[in-house]
Amino acid sequence: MTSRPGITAPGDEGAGQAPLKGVNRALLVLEHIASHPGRATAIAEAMGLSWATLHRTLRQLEQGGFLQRDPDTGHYSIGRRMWFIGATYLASHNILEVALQYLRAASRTRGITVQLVEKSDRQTVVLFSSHSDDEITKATYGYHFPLHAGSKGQVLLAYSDEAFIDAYLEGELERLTPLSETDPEALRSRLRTIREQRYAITVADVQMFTASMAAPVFNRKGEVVACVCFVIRKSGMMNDKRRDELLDRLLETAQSISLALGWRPEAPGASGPASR
Amino acid sequence: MTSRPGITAPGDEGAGQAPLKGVNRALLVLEHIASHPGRATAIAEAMGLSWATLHRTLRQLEQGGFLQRDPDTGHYSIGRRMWFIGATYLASHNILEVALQYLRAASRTRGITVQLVEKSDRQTVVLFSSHSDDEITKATYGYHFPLHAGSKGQVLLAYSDEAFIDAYLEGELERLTPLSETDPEALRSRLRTIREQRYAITVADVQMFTASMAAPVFNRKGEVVACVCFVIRKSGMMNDKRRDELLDRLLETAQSISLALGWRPEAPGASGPASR
DNA sequence: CAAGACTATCCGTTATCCGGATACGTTGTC
DNA sequence: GACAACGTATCCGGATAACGGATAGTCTTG
Repeated sequence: MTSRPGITAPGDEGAGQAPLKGVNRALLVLEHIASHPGRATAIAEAMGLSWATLHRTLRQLEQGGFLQRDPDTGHYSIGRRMWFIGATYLASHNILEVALQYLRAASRTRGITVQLVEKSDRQTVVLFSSHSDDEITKATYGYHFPLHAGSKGQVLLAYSDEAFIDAYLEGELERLTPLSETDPEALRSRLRTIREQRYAITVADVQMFTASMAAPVFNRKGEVVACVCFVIRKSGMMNDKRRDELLDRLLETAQSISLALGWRPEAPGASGPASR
Repeated sequence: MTSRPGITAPGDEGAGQAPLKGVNRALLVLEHIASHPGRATAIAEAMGLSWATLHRTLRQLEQGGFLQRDPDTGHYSIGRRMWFIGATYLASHNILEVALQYLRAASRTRGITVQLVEKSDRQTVVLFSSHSDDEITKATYGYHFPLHAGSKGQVLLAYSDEAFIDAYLEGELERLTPLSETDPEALRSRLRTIREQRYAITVADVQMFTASMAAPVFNRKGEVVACVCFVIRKSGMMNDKRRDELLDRLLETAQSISLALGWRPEAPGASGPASR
């Protein structure tokens, strides 16, 4: 009755959650390990948890198969059961379901990897990935990249709301390759360009030997719910003709999906910044 | 005060977990929703939880993005963040990494879907799925099937240890299609056959229009760590010649992966079950 | 429009969790 | 080979945070 704890976060940082402290911690631990697998002590330090507490959590999670641990090195990584659970996200994903046929059609194009990508917090997450013949990206699922690098991230960031972009750009911007752009102002300008032209192209700013292009997918309400991304060899982007062909294919694919989701292009009469 | 609760499970059923009750519950809820998405009350009833407790848990998980909820129907399903976390399981999966090239090679075969499959508790879980041209299985990831149906499940079950098989067959055996085998004794006999011939073929016992064949993948120690599975149209299995061709391809693929994992065929001279 | 079902929140009791300290095992170094 | 350092496992009492019955609010259904 005197002071009500946690009912509204008195501070502001982070997300104030009073209840289910243990549960929250456990899930944060899982998420941390997803991005940074490693030793127990490293995790404890990185997360600012007391060793005893963390140990209990890890033990419990490992016992349940949510984490796994290399018995030799002691490194923790995500366990099979998390994959079991997480994979069902795709099964109930209506956008993916609608998009599948268009993505598959696009993936018949030679030499590209086609992806459908969402934003999860400050990172990109791949929902679908397919290539016709030779592989380009080594692994398809499970590798998450930040939003400021790569065409897919930049598209998703470009269409985020103002406040999110500001907050994002104030955070640490990792440099994945020497060609990654990490200057906030330069990124802001790039995001503007992306919004104008409705696609993004980046070269070697995520991995040295790849380039990619991405375009937004809109839903009925005009919100960006995902993006389509083509990943190709860096050299493929040098050829202007091929690049333009791929770009056409990309925009067509993204727009087909948007239309299938109920999106309609802006009114044709009005001038606006719109297309055509 | 006298009796110490939980330090050792006085009963025997289930897995006795004294600590981190809340965490465990939360994860069980997630797993339940993964298999049975639905309304809050349905979940509470199915899991035998008091409404208040469950509600707290669900709220917390949804707020964190681990669950998502259809605002209209109130149905809960797995959230993006679980996919984000779960997908990294693949990134740290050495068997998958080794197997990828062989699976991709196999997937060039016309008209089949190639899968790498693991066992997770009482269900199969697909780690990789790829097809060359026309799609056969509608969705690839996120649909989990029980072990007693489908060639992949039966292979994984056949190579489980005795105690597990007994326990499994005593549980409820769901009938997915009219052709699913659900008689424990018949299944036992089938598992024996599978162990002898080292592969399984099933027709229309998971989905009406598909058939499949699967073969085990062994690791260095001779344990079965996964299986390779080809899914084809039911009609494809009728053609004896094609079936034998596919079977050859399947066994070759599975064996190649086993060899790459360090497995060696049993000594040619000796007959006995032991190696060396 | 009322009945019913589902959902959200409150509150006191009590069981559960936190984290300092301690003991054990393993790796690396002199 | 012995010591040191690091990482890992476990114990235990005090204090906090969770449980779940009950109640109120909201949405669907007849």
